[in-house]
Amino acid sequence: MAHSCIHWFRKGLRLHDNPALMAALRDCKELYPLYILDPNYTYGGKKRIRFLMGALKDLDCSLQKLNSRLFVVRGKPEEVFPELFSKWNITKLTYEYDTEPYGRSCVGKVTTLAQEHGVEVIYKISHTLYDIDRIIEENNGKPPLTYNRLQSLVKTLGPPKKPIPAPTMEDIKDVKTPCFEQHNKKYKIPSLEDMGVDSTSMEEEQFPGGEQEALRRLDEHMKMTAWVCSFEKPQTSPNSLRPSTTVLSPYTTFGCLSARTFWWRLSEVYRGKKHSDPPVSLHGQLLWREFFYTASVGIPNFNKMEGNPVCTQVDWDTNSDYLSAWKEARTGFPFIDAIMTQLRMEGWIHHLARHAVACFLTRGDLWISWEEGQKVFEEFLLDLDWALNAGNWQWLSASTFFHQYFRVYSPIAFGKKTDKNGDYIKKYLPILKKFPPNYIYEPWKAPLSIQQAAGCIVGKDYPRPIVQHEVVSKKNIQRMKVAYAKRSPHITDSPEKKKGTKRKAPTVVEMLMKKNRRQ
DNA sequence: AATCAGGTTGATCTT
DNA sequence: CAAGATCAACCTGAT
Repeated sequence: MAHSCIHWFRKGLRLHDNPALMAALRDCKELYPLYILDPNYTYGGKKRIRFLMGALKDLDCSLQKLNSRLFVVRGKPEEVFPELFSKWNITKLTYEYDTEPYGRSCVGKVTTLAQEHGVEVIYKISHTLYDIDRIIEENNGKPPLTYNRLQSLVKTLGPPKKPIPAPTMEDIKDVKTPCFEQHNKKYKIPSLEDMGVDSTSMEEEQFPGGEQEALRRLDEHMKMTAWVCSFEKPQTSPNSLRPSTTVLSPYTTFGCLSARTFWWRLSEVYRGKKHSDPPVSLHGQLLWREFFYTASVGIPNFNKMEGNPVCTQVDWDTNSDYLSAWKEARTGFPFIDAIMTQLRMEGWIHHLARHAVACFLTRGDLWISWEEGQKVFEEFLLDLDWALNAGNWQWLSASTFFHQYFRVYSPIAFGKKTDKNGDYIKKYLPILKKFPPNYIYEPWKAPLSIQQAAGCIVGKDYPRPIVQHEVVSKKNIQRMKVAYAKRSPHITDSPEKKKGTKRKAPTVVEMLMKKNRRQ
């Protein structure tokens, strides 16, 4: 039968490696590529909205080259779909699977509605390298809590699936997208002003959204064969003036770039050459993404401390003065304030810079809950990803995954390793640009004469440090020790085993099921 | 069951 | 200046 089909773009804002879109084109006479601007999913700040709008424009552009169009509708999916199902006589709905709790609840509602309208629903997994649920199954229903464990699990699953090419004119030759003159009025991509964003006050866009830009950026980096082969994340710099890493994260987050396409391009570059390995390699970075996605699916209340069974319960302070000083780059520690300024201005900071400011906010200095930091990153990050944001905040606050809480980043020493002169600080905090290198990481120690010569008096033109790092970090280590002492003992296996009863052996049927799933 | 090795990316001092 | 020891001492997963 010839279907009238909606392909629902959610993440996966691309044509390449889009198996759900390909499934839509099969036996299809009318195709409606749809994006829903969901008011409940307007997560993130204005830069992120600008990125999204760019990605939608690019998608519409690519669809036009295939004689199709993107339909953009504002509203809640569960309210939008019934009307569109009837209006367009829809018989099939395709979408890319999303592991986020909100995405899953949304899809649940929409699937029920589709059934009521007699609409066939097809989804495909293409946002992650693997089927995340399969990884958890392979680990007996529990998410791995270490990277090593994740690595051994994915080894048993084999390499990720190969990406599929974007649809061509040949794929779409029997398919029409009914577009009328009203299209530009009714289904157009809203302007930033329509979205409530005042774009006049915004900085220039450094990382424009969209699949074309994503693929261009991928090509640009994959050409640097030696750089790719020797890439080791811990060796890259958090405070270089230009990003020392690929900055492909905003593109994989929105699905402008397929993680599998990225993976296999890397494999091509590596082929026959000596190269770095996970966890530090670029392949390793994609596996970290997989690691946190798996954790986010397998751990309840993953973006919270309370009710999160693997998260250390810590008596974080409530301190709105400290929190706003951190958020607004007024801590008095130039390295921290420069990073927070870059984050606000550009929507991207290096991973290790995230480590420095996250440690500072939580266990290192300010003793504020990682959930507060998570919210600030939600507002500022272009590459905001629900699972990665929650997972990394837990990691850095030594709440989950990482437990060596006695390793504390110094807001003074850490940046010096890769930027002795403080050029990064001078770029983002120009008030400090005349400070000599030996004082730029701790300007409060500069004699008044030097402060005067630099045209910046600490306490007047730039804040004094809000805490004494050497003092509070020591105190905080002790507070972490107390929090850890209250943790319930590590359960090494099933609760039954803990109680002294034997774990049930798998039945033959269960073993066969597992074997079949592996094929 | 108890023990052990390893853990993407600390800081500081010594050799 | 690179490598190693020390600081204090965590947890997970493997054996």
